[in-house]
Amino acid sequence: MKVHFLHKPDIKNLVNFIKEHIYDSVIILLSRCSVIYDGRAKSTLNEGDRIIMIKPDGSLLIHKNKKREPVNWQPSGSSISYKIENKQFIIRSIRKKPREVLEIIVYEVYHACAFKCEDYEELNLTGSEGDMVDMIFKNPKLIEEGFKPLSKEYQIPTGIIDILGKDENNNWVILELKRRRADLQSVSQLKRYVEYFKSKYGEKRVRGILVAPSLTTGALNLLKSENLEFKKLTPPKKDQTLSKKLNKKHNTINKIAILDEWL
Amino acid sequence: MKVHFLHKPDIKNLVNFIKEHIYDSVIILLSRCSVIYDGRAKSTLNEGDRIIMIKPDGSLLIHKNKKREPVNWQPSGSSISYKIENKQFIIRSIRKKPREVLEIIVYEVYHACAFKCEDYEELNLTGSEGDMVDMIFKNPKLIEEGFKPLSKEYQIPTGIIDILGKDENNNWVILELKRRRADLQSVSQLKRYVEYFKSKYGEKRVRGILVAPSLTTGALNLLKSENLEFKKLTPPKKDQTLSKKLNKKHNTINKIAILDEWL
DNA sequence: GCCTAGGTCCCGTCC
DNA sequence: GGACGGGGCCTAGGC
Repeated sequence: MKVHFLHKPDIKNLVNFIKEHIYDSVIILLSRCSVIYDGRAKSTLNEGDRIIMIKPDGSLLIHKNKKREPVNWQPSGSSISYKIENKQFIIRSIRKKPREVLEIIVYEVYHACAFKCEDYEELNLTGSEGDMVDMIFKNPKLIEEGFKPLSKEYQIPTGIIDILGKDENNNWVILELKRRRADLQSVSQLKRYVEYFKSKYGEKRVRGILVAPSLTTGALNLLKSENLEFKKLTPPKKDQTLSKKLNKKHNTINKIAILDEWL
Repeated sequence: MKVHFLHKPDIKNLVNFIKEHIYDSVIILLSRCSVIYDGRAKSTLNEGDRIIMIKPDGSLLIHKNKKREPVNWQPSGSSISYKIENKQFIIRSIRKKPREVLEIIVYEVYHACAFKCEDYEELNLTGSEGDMVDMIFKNPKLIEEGFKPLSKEYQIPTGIIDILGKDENNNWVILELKRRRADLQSVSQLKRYVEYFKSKYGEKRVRGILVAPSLTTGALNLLKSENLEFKKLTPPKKDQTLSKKLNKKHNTINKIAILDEWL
């Protein structure tokens, strides 16, 4: 069975339910709870309705009714325990390194589900910085005529250079790539790499180019004053399609046809 | 009613269910689906079991059975629509700025819940950078004897200085605060501010201090070579307790007492 | 384990 | 709306 659920469970059934499904299914509790966290920081959250999600890998999310971000959480690798204390149901998640403890005081569970979430597919994403790197190596003159990329992720003491190359006059060229609008931080990053290279090879023989679809105003000003360069380039999106071994069997959804329009 | 749910719904009931609860409740679908996203980047995700969460503020999350992060998402402010197309149930979320479209092809819904998630409490968090700022303003000699903080979040063309002050010799002192171990980026940030101030007030009259609980090795090396300083300081955690207007009424959970030990 | 940097980062805040 | 930087950032990839 893919899904088990309890509606308005009492504590005994809830405990058994969690015991049975934890580390095997994703458990979701629609609950009224409060939360205490202590670790890298420390927080409290008073009583309210929230969604608790516990995944088999130990990650834990507590969601409010707004925002993409969980209000409290624990990353994967954390370990779950739970008990009754002073007549309250408490879920505790502990992360070892760094030491972080999250406690959920659960006052009421309106609904609980456990989902044996079988997923063998990974996200296929394009338009990231890596795609820019590939594009530049395949077609270096996107940067400029005569540019020769030499290595990617080139490590120096002050960081990791996205692309290191040479121009047609044999100057070192350091590229810092950004998939989105570059900001002050991006310029500082490029400058850090360029300064190390200049200290090694001399002022005149090192250039730094920020490669991005656009620049913030502050970044542009700083770039100019530091004699760094900008090359406008947008990360490429490769063509993608969903594999079409799909929609074959037991699509319980396809039972009734409705108007083919957005609701 | 706090929670409505459907178990193994057919499409007609599912559509009505969503129509009824969207923008009012958090909707959770335990489903088999695939996902297409196109916006700042572009992605596909082939068929598999996932948890879909749609919040009243328009945020949308698609979770796999692992990790804290959703595999696909849309932030709050996005708008939801849905339809049947080629006998498939499709949920579409559109974000206006930047333009981003997310489409979920839903093959099967094992379980659906709608949760009228009432929450009037906000997270109360301590141990953040702001707490360090407060601490330093209250007790400036935590930085050094004679330090006088003058302003916080002081804006200059190359960014925003956490704390600007003067030392006992009337030198400008620029503090860059980090609540956690400071890295290369932190040093570059501080350097960027210091260089602007030096260009304005002269080399000898500006100091830069990185204030953090610790430093990465690379950051330490860079800091030294740039003649910047480090002051070890850990963000303070204020005392906090949950407000105790709690555990009064209708705690359906407290029906059976179990052993008071962690399970 | 530490270090480094990317991210569809999200998010708040201030201009 | 752009800009800037924090975050309990998370996560991946090297070493």
